Amino acid sequence: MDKNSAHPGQAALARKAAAPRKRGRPIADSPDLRDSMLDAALACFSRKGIAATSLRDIAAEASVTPALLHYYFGDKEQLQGQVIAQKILPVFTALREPLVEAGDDVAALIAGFVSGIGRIVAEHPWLPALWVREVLCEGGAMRDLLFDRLGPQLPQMMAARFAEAQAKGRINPDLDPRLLMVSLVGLTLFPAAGAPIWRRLFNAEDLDFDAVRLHTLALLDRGLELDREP
Amino acid sequence: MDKNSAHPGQAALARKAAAPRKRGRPIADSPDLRDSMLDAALACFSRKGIAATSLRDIAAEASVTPALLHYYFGDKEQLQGQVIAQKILPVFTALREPLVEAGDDVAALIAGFVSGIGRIVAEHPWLPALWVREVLCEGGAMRDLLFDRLGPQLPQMMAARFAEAQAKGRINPDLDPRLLMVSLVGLTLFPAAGAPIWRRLFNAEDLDFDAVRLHTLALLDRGLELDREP
DNA sequence: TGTACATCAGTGAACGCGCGTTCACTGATGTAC
DNA sequence: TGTACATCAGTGAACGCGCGTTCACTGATGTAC
Repeated sequence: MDKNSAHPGQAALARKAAAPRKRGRPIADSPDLRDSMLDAALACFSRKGIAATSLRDIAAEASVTPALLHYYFGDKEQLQGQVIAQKILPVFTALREPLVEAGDDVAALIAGFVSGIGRIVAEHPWLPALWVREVLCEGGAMRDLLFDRLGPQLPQMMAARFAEAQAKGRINPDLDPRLLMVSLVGLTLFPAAGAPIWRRLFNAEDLDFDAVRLHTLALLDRGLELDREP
Repeated sequence: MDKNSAHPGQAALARKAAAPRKRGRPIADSPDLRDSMLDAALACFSRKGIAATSLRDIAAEASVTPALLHYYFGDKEQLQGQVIAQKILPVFTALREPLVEAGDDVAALIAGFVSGIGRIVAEHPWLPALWVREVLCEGGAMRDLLFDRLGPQLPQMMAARFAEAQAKGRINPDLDPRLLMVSLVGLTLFPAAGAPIWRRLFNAEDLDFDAVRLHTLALLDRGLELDREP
């Protein structure tokens, strides 16, 4: 194995793209097999956490040998990178696009964020647990991703719009625009991640995604509405 | 090592309590050393997570040998149990007591919870990260603790008081009492756990514990107060 | 068309490493005389 | 008081195990003739 090709799989792919080979069995370049290994890795990662998942776990999930994983992806770190880039990142970026269209309509922005998180979680039930372990946990494997790729796009854009709306007197002046972004995540992604806990704690199987959405929007809209004359 | 004494340290302690020994060096029974090992374990647990912490890590942190940890605590599982019972549980139970006194004053209950979480986090900065990893994460080592010990006492008591107040028309009728408990945690413990993230994301070193508390109480009290005439 | 072979996708078995745990042993210390 | 010794707190070195990774090898397959 030479210095410029990290592993046989990559070397074979590079060869197919460039060199005019003459004889012999062609490279597999089987996207189905590669994709099924990525899916197996994602399943293991969201079930046990990235750090706690062994290559033997992933290999068993995908019904291949650990050596094949090394053959296709090089090492554990590069496999992680491929799962994140090809399977996880697209889900997060899909959240952003509908929100950009909200423009300076803060009510639409917030309702869109709450509904968007609900939609994403319904479509990808593995996401909240993975987000807790790999982004929220210190030392999580996806934390840098938040700062480098997701952070500047979504949270900072939304916080900036909140600040703008507040300057125009359209939002409760006692709130902090940055903390409002934190509160929004705490009222949407956190309850989704903690759902297995509070459903069991409160015997709350009756509360579906829509009930959570309505509760959250009511709290954001008017707050507790506590009776002030006892 | 016989069946009834899990390890030498426990055997020695049991012997001191019961048997009338005649000659020889007495058992150490040194609570300082034992406590310093528990503190070292807690430091490692909150820094790296319980599962990712090795006995060699804890031994190095406490400046002892791994064999001594086994001598005092038996095995890794029992050491975990001692750290949780003697170092972590007391911190959570200290949150409960002031809240019981609030009686049926829901405003005091909520303000007390928000302030109580702030106080606990200020006194024990290691707690939010540990809570995320060991309670919120699936497979976390302290999850059973929540269901068995903390859950019935704090969250269920508070949810019951919210339901009661709502029945009397003292709380926004569009909220769900159980989800309100979830929202409260999402607006307090979650922002504390995510503080390293949002402080760096928003360059928000200026937002201290008090600023977070005031923002949270303002959001809970009145919500966003969005201007409805555009 | 049929055959020999060059090529590489994929594998079985083993590597060194750090893990939790074990145990024969050391030496400090209180007791008995 | 001084001494011999019984006792146990604490240790160094090694155990088996699963980890990520490696590599010589196999055999299926397309190509050249």
